[in-house]
This record gives sequence, structure tokens and C-alpha cells, in this order.
Amino acid sequence: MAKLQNDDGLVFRVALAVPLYRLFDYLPPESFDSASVKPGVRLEVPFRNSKKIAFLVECVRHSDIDTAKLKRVERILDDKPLLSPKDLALLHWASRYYHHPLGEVFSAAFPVALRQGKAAIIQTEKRYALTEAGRALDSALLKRSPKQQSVLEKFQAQPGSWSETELSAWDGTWRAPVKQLIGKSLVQQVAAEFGKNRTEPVVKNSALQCNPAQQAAIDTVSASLGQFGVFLLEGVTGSGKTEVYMQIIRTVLERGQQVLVLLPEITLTPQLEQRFRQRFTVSIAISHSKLTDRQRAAAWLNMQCGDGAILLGTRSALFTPLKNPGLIILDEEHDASFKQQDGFRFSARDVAVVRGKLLNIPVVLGSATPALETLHNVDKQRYRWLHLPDRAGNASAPRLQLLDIRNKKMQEGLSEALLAEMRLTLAKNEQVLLFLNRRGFAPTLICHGCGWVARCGRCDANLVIHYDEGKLRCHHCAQEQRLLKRCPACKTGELTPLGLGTERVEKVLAALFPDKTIVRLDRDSTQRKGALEDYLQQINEGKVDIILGTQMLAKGHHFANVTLVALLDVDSGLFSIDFHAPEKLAQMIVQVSGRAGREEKPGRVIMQTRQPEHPLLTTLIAEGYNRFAQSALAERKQASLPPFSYQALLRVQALDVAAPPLFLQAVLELAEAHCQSHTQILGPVAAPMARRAGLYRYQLLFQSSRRPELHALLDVLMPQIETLKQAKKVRWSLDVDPVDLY
DNA sequence: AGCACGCCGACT
DNA sequence: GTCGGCGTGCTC
Repeated sequence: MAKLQNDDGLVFRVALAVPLYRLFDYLPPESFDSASVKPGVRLEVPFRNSKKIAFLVECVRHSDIDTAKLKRVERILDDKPLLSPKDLALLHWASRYYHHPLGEVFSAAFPVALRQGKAAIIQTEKRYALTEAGRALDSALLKRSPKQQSVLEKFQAQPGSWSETELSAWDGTWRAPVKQLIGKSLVQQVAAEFGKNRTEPVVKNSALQCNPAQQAAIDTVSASLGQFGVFLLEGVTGSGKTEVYMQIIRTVLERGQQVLVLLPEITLTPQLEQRFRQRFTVSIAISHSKLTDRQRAAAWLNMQCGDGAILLGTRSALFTPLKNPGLIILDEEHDASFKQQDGFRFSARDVAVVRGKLLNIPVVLGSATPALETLHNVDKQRYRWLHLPDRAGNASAPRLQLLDIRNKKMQEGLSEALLAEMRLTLAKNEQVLLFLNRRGFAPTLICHGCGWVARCGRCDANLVIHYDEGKLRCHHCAQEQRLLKRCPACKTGELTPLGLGTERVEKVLAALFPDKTIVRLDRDSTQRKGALEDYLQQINEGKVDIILGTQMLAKGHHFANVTLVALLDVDSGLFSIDFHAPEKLAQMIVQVSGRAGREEKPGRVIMQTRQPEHPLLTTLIAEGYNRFAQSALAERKQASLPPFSYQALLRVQALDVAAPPLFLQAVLELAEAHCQSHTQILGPVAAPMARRAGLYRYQLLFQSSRRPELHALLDVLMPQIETLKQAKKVRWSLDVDPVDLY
């Protein structure tokens, strides 16, 4: 082990998790192992008057900072970098592309425990906690005497005793005493689970019979393992995408490689986890924000050291290192959750593609309703299109129809025609699903006497009536107040709820269908932990007749007995100022429609509208999502909007009304000096919701027909923005490829 | 982002 | 006479 002295002029250039576009130079530690000095290792460094964890970026021979001012690295935390050179390159790329400080990008790649400097060792106990048998063993031992427990504790403390190769240690030293404690069958289970090794088959249950389209998709991706390629797996709900994933994964596992599977939401992980565990015998790690820091660090290290074979996680799991990467799958690729909406605003989908390229492995993007950018990449032949046109098994596609409600008698948003259809469906003992993307009782409380409206004091928004709780609540900040009885303005007028929310529809349904069971699924009704799962179970056990809910209905859940789906109000989605709105609406309609008729019974979808001739709706219904997408892309092209141009949005907010526009004006002046001919700067303008949570919000949009030009501008601009004196008085952030312009 | 340094109002 | 408000400046 070569111990070097520090007198050879070496300087450690490090990245720190601070919002600054610069790196920091340090002197090497007093003594260190030169083998450990590799980019990516974590360091403990003095910073200001405290200590921080830093990431080594490079070692250089010269610093621009006066050597006398340089502090010394306190210690090197890792023997070797936890990330491979390719993953380090990915972080550098992401920092450059999103114009976000490298230290914060590094921070995002590491689990919290490791960012805080915890040792990168999976505790024996942790490895054991990752397995099913381990948990069973744990609960069995809870009942034991302290003396017996100490036997287990010693056993747990055996370093590596749970790893694949050290089953002999288990057999020789621990099997007998532990068997005595917990019985033979559990010991066998534990032994089987921990004794597993890669020469055993990875698949437990046999695969399902696939249709030709599924088989073609499996064959195409399987044939390109070991090289980069992006595949769009487009298939309607129920077309068997998961089966395709599992069969490709199997091939990857058989090659001894690991798979990263990303999902948009935590609520979807248990379903997929269950299916994977039924199919595969390999170790499956889970990572999402509801796990503890230790659990997440364990999953991360499990993949890093190669013990874990499959990682199932949300956006934040994207940067998890893989010892033997073989495949990245990103399911529901169109979903907005893949875009981080604060701090380091990256698109997990786009970074996954770059990661696949760097690692030279395939990336599979799955969706029933692909994002327009993704379809554009297919058009440009950057991605390959794999289509699953049919529903797997016996299910047939749901029939979509518009229901013109102009001049029709309505009961709290439900037309007579819809009610009649609902009665017919319920009479057949089938379930009805109603979709309304607005929670609460009504979005507005207005005075019938004087026109006063209940407004949020901190946002440019109305307060929403939550009748059950007797509250008025702002959906954009934490503001809430008691539901008023009298108009505070005229003191006499009658306060009237205006508009529809799920709570209100639930009440009218209860009155109209007194003998039916109704379940409402929205953020309010599912707040209690486990509530959503309980409701979903009741629905699938057939204990529910009518399901009513918001967004959360659109995502992945399987309702076997739903044969009628109704969208109560599609019109409100038709008139948004954001150019992404039609795309989002179309995706929502198709996703919700996908909840209908998933098994033998055919499904119907009814959309209530006052715009039955609206081209978005007619195209979607008559010709399907893909034709809609093509026409939406044509409109984007016509208007030179993304993906036919490239955008970055600089957002600013401050308590002081004047500060944001002043700051943006200063930015604009800097930017104009560097702006080239294909790039335009739009603004500064007030954000669509100019005040939110007490802060005044402004924005400046950069748009260019040439991406390199846009990035060249941002390259020079961002470090300058940091030094503007106006920047001190505001909070600002840059959003490259923004998906919502709020 | 933190966190200290620094210059002006209501308190032991 | 001090405690403390958050404006401004700096972090190798």
C-alpha cells in the first residue's frame, strides 16, 4: 500500500452539494493510499466552519486558488469509487445538460445515508432483512428468550455469512443452534434463500404463452442485448407489456446481468414486485421514497456489489450503480412523474436513454400513450417501435363514445343519458367507474348576493370547498379555513358552491343509488395509510358498485369487473394555455378508458362534453391515440414548439413583488449579449399563477431551433447569473425541457 | 444552500 | 446599555 506524502503539489478538485457552479480545491490528506485516489470517491472535507462530504472529481497539479488558502482533505471515505467511470460520465453529462451544479447532481445519485458519509458496507443484518425468509426468521425470533436471541445476534454479526459463497459458514457453525431455535422448515427456507447461487435457474414459474406481437417484441430486444438501442414498447392497457418485460428480463438474468426497472409511482411497485417474485428466484431490490434511508442504501449497495439482480424503483433509483448492467426498462414513459420538479430538474426517461448509451445496453420505454417526444424519436428512427396492438387473452378494446350534454338536464354533472347507462350496467351486476379530475366538493364558493368569491390569501387561486371536513382549502398551499356560513362581504347573501368536485358527485350518487356501494378514490379519501389498498381490494372482491375518483384511477390499477367508464368533464382540459395540455388530456382519456372491460366482458367509455366536434376528441375517438399524436406533432412543428425546438425555462420567485422582474431583467441583459440568431428569449413574464404560497413568480423562456446554440448560451449565462446582485433577493431555478410551463 | 458578520429597534 | 432583526458576502 503506497503511502504518499502531500508535498508533491497534488490538488484534489471536489464537488460539494452546494448550489454553486464551481468546484473546490483541497490539499491531499496528511497521508493516503494512492490507489484510493480515483474520481468518484467520497471525501470528508472542512468547509467554512463545518465538515462536509465531497466527491472527488479529479486530481490536478495546479490550483487557481492561492495554495496558502487551500484546506486539507480530512479523510478519504472509500477504498474505491462506488460509481463506475461510465456512471461518473453520466453525472457529468447530466450536470452539463441540465446546467445544474455537479455536487448536487452527485448528491442525487447517492442514497441519503451515503451522502452523509456512512460506510458503504451492507450490514449482514441488512442483507438478511432484504429477504422474505429473513423477515420470517426475524419474527420467529422475537418470541425467544434473551439468551436465545443473543445466539441469533452473533449469527447476524458474522460478516458475509449470508452471501452466496458462504453458505458453508452457515452450515458449519450456525445451522444446528438456529434450527433448535426456530424449527426445521424455516431453517430450510432460510438455507434455500441464502444458499442460492447464479448457476441455479433464475425462473421459477414458466412464462405465459405470448401472441405474435409480444413474441416479436421479446425477440427484437433480446437480440440486441449487449448493445445500445432504445425501444418504444407501445401497447394498450392489458396488451401484456409486463409479460414482455419479464421474458426479456429472464434472458438478461441468464446472461448474468442486472436489470433496472423504473416506474412512475410508489403505488405501482407492490403489484410489479409481486409478479416478479412469482416469476423469478433472483434477488429483487426495491427503491422508492417511502423506504427508510437504510433500506434505500441497502438496495443501492445490493445492486452496486452485484448481489441484487433486479432493481425496481421510482425516478430517484435511476442513478443506482449496477455491477453488471444488462437492461433498463422505464414503464409508463409518458408519465410526468419521471420529471423531477424541483432542485435538479432531470427527466428520468431522457437520462435513462443516455445511461443506456454510455453502458451500451438496451433501454425499453413502455406506454399505452407515448409522449410526443418519444413518438418523434421513433419517426426520426432514433428509437425502434415495438407495437402490441391487441389486448392479451380474451379482452377486447373498450368502445369510446362522446355524449353531447349541451342543453341537457344535468344532476350535479351527471346527464340523464349517463345515469340510464349506469343503471343498465349496475343491473347486470357490473361495476361503473366515474372519472372527474377535481377533488373536494366544489372548486369555488361564491356569494349569490354580491358575487364575492372565497380566495386564497397567499395564492392567485380560489379556495376549494371540502364539505365533509367543513373547510375551505387552497390546493396550491397549506392555507385552509373554516367553511363560511355567511358572506363576509355583504353579510346577507347566500353562499353557493360553484362547480363540481368528487365529493359533490359522491353525494348525488349516494342519493340516486341508495342501495349501491360507492367508493371515492382521491387524495383526500386515501390519505390514511393503506386506505387505497383497502379500497382496491374491496373493488376487486366485487363489494363495490360505483367507483368515483381522480387521476389516481388512471394509473395501472386493474378493475376486472368494470364495464362502464365515464369521464364526467373532459371540456375543462381542452382550453389550457400550456401547449402540453392536449397531449396530457389525450393520455389521460386513453389511460382512464383502459380501466374498462379488462377481462371477458367488453367495456364502454362515455365522455360527457359540450364540445362534441372538438378535433382532439373526434380524432382520438375515431382514429386512436396514434393519429391524435401525429396531428398534435404536426401542430407542434407548425408552431416551432418542442420537439421541433428546444426550451429552457428560468423560474424565479420572491416575497417581494418587484424582485423577480428586476432579476430577470438583469438576466435578460446578460443573455442578449450572448444570444445567437436561432435562439429567442421570451419574457420576463409573470407565471400563469403569479402568486403562490405568498411568493411572486416570474419566468423567462429560452427557445431555440438549435440545441447546441441554446446550451452554449446557458453555459456562459448560468455562472454569471449566480454572481448577479439581484439573484440574492430571489429564489431561481432553471428547467431544461420543461413539461409544464407553470 | 448555510452561516457568520454587521448595523439599527424594543427590552433586562 | 444588550438581544436580535435579516441584508450581504463567502465558501477551496
